[in-house]
Amino acid sequence: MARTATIATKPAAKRVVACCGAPGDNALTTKQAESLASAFAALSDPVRVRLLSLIATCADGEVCACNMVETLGKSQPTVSHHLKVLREAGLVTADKRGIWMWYRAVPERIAELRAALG
Amino acid sequence: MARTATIATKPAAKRVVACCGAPGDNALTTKQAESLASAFAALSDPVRVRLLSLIATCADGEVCACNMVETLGKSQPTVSHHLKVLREAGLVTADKRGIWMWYRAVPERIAELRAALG
DNA sequence: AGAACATATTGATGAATGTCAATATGTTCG
DNA sequence: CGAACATATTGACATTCATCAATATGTTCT
Repeated sequence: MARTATIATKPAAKRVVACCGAPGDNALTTKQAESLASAFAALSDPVRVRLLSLIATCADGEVCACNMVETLGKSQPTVSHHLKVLREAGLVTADKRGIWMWYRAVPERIAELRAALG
Repeated sequence: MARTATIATKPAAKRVVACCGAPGDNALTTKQAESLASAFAALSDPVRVRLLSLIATCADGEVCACNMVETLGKSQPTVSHHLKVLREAGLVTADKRGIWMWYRAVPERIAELRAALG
């Protein structure tokens, strides 16, 4: 229990100085924190950070999966797995056209994270 | 290997349409991705997101650890562990004054993450 | 010095994660 | 239909992680 600011009352005065008051109430709720944490978790792996970077900064706004396997030096199943994590976190969307899978960033979700950081 | 944009050349034309060209070169390097990923990893747990929120939004710019244990409903060792992770990620700094440990956010590091998100 | 206290560390345990080989699914071309 | 191909899924394994009880460290007060 944190000390309150109350000064020594009756019998045995324990500690006179409080460490601090109550924390601000503008902090995040548990729900908000969970949503943010799950998105940040999707970015907690270097491969996924590079994937999102690749997708978000490409010229045409979308990238085909085949290029990513080539670029990252990881096996195809591994890249596929990471892309799924990014999708489930809402950071990218996928769209199959013919044989190929095209990935796009989701700016709104990314903006959420940016907003949470300041 | 990703298909190039070259159209059917000589003998047995394999596939005429390429999936896409080379990925943009403005993506992150491996080193950059690793640094970002380690910071995001520090935010991949709801408890740590709430901790940073608590620290970054408090009125006086610093929060005493005792308040956080009280607020989060986790054991003291658990909170201490999470604060250590945030410190090692460079997102907060700690400063012992007397018995109490005061935590502050590191705006520069947080800004790094925000910048990486667009 | 000794008691009371705030925080950190250690050790243990169950859960989650990254990786790849093997295989499956679904698409296009001949 | 059958071959070739891009991507996804499954299964297995080693590693990392969140959590707490117990204990240690270091500080302040008497």
